[in-house]
Amino acid sequence: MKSLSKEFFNRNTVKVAKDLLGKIIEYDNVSGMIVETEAYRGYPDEASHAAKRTPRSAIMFDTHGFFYVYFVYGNYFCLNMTCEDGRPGAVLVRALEPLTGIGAMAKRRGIRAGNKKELTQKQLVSLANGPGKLCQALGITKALNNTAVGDKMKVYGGGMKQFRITCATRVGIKKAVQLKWRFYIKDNLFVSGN
DNA sequence: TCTCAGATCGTCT
DNA sequence: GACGATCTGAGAT
Repeated sequence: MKSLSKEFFNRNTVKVAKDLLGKIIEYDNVSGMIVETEAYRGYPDEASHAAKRTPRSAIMFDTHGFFYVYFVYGNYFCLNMTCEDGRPGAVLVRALEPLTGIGAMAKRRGIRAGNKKELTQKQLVSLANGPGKLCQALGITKALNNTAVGDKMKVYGGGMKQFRITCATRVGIKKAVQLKWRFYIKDNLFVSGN
């Protein structure tokens, strides 16, 4: 399966975030479907790495169609894909639905099947239902940072399904949480078109 | 040198 | 559901 073209990412970041839902990520013999994304488009989203150019975040200002992987809280990595020329932007992949290589994912995540030797539905969901979790499950590290989409990791088209999309491009995560918007945008389809 | 973080997990209520 | 501990590295000063 051919990976998404670089031009797919050279569009409005919010649109890319929306279109990434339902796409398949394949890396290191495991794969999963993207079920939650978050768009970051720089100022005025003050909580975004794209709000300010630093050596780390420069990739969001200079490229589209590249992976931006950063380390957070001393424990976890977060996977982003850079977007649109002309302004800083990236889409954070927040959750995956595991498809293949589930055993490998469970091993990496330290999740063990019970007596029935099969993961429960709850365990299956918890494999990659968070930005840090999915990186752990797929074995994503900074080695993927600054590589082109399709180079080491493939992202290709799956059927579009209706999934939750969160986007804090207007107010930033911190303010969104302060204003309790996070709740709202998690339970409803919320897309800022700015 | 210091602060704090786009998360996760375990514990407590 | 709320809250604290985790503990490395990027960015600020």
